[in-house]
Amino acid sequence: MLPKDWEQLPYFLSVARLGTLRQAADEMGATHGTVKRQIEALEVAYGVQLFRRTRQGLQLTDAGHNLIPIAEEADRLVGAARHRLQGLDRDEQGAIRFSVTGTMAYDIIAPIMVRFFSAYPDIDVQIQVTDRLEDINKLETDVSLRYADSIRENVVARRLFNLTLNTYASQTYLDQHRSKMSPTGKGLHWIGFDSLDPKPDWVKSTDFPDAEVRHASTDHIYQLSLVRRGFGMIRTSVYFAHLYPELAPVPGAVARRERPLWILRHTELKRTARVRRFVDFLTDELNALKPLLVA
Amino acid sequence: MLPKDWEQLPYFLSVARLGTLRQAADEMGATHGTVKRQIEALEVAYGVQLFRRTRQGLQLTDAGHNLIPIAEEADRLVGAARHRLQGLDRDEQGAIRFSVTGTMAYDIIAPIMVRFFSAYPDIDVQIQVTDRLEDINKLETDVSLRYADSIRENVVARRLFNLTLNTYASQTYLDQHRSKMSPTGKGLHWIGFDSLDPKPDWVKSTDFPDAEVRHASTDHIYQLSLVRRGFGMIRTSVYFAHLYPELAPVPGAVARRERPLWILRHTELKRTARVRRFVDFLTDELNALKPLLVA
DNA sequence: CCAAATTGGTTCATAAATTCACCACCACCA
DNA sequence: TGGTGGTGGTGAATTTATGAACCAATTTGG
Repeated sequence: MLPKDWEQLPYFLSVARLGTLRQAADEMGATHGTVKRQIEALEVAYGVQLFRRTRQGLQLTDAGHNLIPIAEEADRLVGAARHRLQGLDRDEQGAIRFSVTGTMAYDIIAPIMVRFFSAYPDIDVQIQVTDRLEDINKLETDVSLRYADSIRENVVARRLFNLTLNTYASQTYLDQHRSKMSPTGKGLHWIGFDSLDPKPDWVKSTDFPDAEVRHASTDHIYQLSLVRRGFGMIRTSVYFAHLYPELAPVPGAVARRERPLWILRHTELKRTARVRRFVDFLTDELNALKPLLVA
Repeated sequence: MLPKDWEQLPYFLSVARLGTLRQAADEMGATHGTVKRQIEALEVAYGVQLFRRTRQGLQLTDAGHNLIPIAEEADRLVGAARHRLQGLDRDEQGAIRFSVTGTMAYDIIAPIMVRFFSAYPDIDVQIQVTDRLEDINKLETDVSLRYADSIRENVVARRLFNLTLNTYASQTYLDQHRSKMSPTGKGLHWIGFDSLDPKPDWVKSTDFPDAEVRHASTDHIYQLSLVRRGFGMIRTSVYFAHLYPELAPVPGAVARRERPLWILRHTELKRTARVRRFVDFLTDELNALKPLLVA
């Protein structure tokens, strides 16, 4: 028996915004009796009172106030879905919307964009830097850069080349831990991703399966910042080792070519000429960087 | 008459995940007839066929596939709401969840965290780097670092000090544009935020109201990357000028102390002792950086 | 090669949710 | 001071959606 609160959330939002059952009912195309029951059902489901009832209307409680941002974000998403699937957002012009992960944005894409802007001053590119919600972003952007084994979605995908990764730590970290480390990684520290599970599965398939996992973050640039400052080790592109001289490969680690880089073109967009010019430029620039990315 | 698709989306998700009406019905606690009608209603509402019906089940169409990421994200949000309001996430232990913007995370917070980890090896801090969705994050984190004029939410807020900002560009950019710039900024380029509006309001209140606005991104670190590579100018913390020697203040710009930095503690959490230790540490470290942040 | 267990589609008695009209209360204003 | 129009709350009548049984067709497994 799965969630039931979905259908009640828009009622909640409407009441929260308009302040009275009747106005909300009017907006929702229902009667105030219906709205009342929906709100009550939501309060029962959550076990918390969301509104204070007064003669002047319904006023949010603290608990209700906590729900607002989540509900509004969900509302935004559902609206985006509607908007998208009804094909209402096919604007013919405007900036090219380009989504890219933080990992690539700052040190790889930014300098490329500077060159692009001087080569094509009349084409504007709006960058969205995002790690999460990549797939959602797909719906809001024209082009995106992806690092993945394969592309499932139905898009025009241009495959570039496989990136080479290796395991790096700062020189100071290695100096401190060289004596007490084992060949399988005992005494060393990986920096984790989402979970705080002390031994996630991915550790076993690395070169250092016995290393400890500490301090999780999903943000790769942040992980890299920690490593550069002397905390733990991370598997990352060899490009960053070129960029940051304080990084050194961990002894015993092996550089391997892993997943490829993709340029994805979404939507059946009209502004094809400009997008194609941008994608071509991007492809050329990334291919020029290839020696540093696969070395 | 507002949205009706809310209640249908979980049915859609369930069918998409499980592949058949009956399995979805089982998961949703309904019958396959009901699920069928919900899916049909959604398809009518959107005017698009979401599934291809086969004898082996329902298979996503391209349009349906587009809807998946949005629906899943909305599902995640609704789940978070439930989880939160039911008070199920008051775990007494586990990592301290700390949210911070990308602007601060990489160059300011990361080195602080490295010192914190060595000072308190038994306290784990899980960082969430996020610019958008700050308010949502509020519900999922224990502590967050914020840069804002005032704090509206009902949280324990510790105010640190006002940051000093100035307008910077790369030295090469300044050399190229020095001849053709006017004191009011004509001939120079701001890097914009969300909108591509050629003359947003905020430009008028800067030191260079006549500068052009080009190439928007909401990501401050990406903006900074552009500027460091020689494209345009940006108003940012004086700290980054210390950090990146290629940045130089734009002639005619004035350094000003602007909004303050806040450390926010959310939720009525039990793990108060550890959180307090972390907040105190963070406060001390940031105060130690104060000379570089307000100089 | 055929029975068993799938699948989506259909129907209709029944259960559930909605509407509607009315109530008590309060604020505002002539 | 007595309407007037607003509020939330309530219960019976009505509309709506649901569930269960059945169907045709296909796949699966012995």
